[in-house]
Amino acid sequence: MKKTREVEGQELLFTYFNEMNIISQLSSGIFSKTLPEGLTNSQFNVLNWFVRVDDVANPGRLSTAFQVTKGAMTNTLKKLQEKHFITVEQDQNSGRKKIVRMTPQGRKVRDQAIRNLYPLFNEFAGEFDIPSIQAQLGEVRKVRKYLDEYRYR
Amino acid sequence: MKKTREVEGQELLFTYFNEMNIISQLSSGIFSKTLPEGLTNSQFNVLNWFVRVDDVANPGRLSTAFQVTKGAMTNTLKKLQEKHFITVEQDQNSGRKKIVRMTPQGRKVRDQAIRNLYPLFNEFAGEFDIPSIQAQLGEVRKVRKYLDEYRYR
DNA sequence: GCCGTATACTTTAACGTTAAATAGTTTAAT
DNA sequence: ATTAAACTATTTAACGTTAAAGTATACGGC
Repeated sequence: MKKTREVEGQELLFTYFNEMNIISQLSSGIFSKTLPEGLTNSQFNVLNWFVRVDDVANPGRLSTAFQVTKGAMTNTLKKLQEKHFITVEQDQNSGRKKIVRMTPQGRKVRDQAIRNLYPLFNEFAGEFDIPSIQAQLGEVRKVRKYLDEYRYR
Repeated sequence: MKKTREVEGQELLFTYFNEMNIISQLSSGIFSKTLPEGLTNSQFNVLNWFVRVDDVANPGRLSTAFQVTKGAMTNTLKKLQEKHFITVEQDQNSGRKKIVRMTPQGRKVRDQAIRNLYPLFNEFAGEFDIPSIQAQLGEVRKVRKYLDEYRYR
């Protein structure tokens, strides 16, 4: 019976996204407690981006990379700049762009943050073997991509 | 080589939790746009709780159910009360407890919210068949439970 | 009965986010 | 050259959250 199928799916999907919310909330809370120098998750993510993706950035590129508004990124970058973990300079080729780089101090604190995360992740890896998480990640990524496209409609 | 294994796991887990964050953020954003009467996700979740779990609640029970602070729940309930979607009364058996119930208007607006969510979920279900999501949900739930316990240590 | 502790909820300040308004720059058309 | 539209970044107000302090009630030991 179609109606019942739909209702079941409804409930399931609802629970599914709810679990995602809770995981996001809990993991963010746990992570942020391990971060050094009063770094927030957002701030750490920006620093880590410089190691994982590129060594140069603009505010706009970062805001789309992390799916936050430009205003939020402006704020995050300001905090990082105050702590001297990044530098922000005018792009010589364009008056409306800015160039963001990580400083050696930024790199240092990022590395420390990663080290602090190590035992956390190792403990987790002991509980949930990696291949299983990898398989999950594939599925989760599909969902994320779907939602990512969905919202522009 | 153990070290490399760990580093790979580190990167993987990092990405995994990052995807969770983005899904949480995107799905919350998409959901909230379908909600009627200026309802927020938190407010809707409380109304929906009354249908899914029980028809009577206390603020404390709700705050643990949704993993938010009591202050946050006080605020959410105040908003719902202003809109007359719930009633809040003193528990006659205990001066420090309050009893929260959903009003018929609350039930009505919750049902409307569910109806608005229907096409969204059906479209999603067309893309990602339900049994696959159900399998995923099982794994995701384990992770959530792990994190849930982790933080009390 | 009284005191200390635990419980239930509320209030407050601080924080990070969003959305919208603003300011300035670049690009393309004419 | 001028103008309109697009683009990049910042500022502002509003919002929901957390953490901590505060208020009030309940309970157990003495």
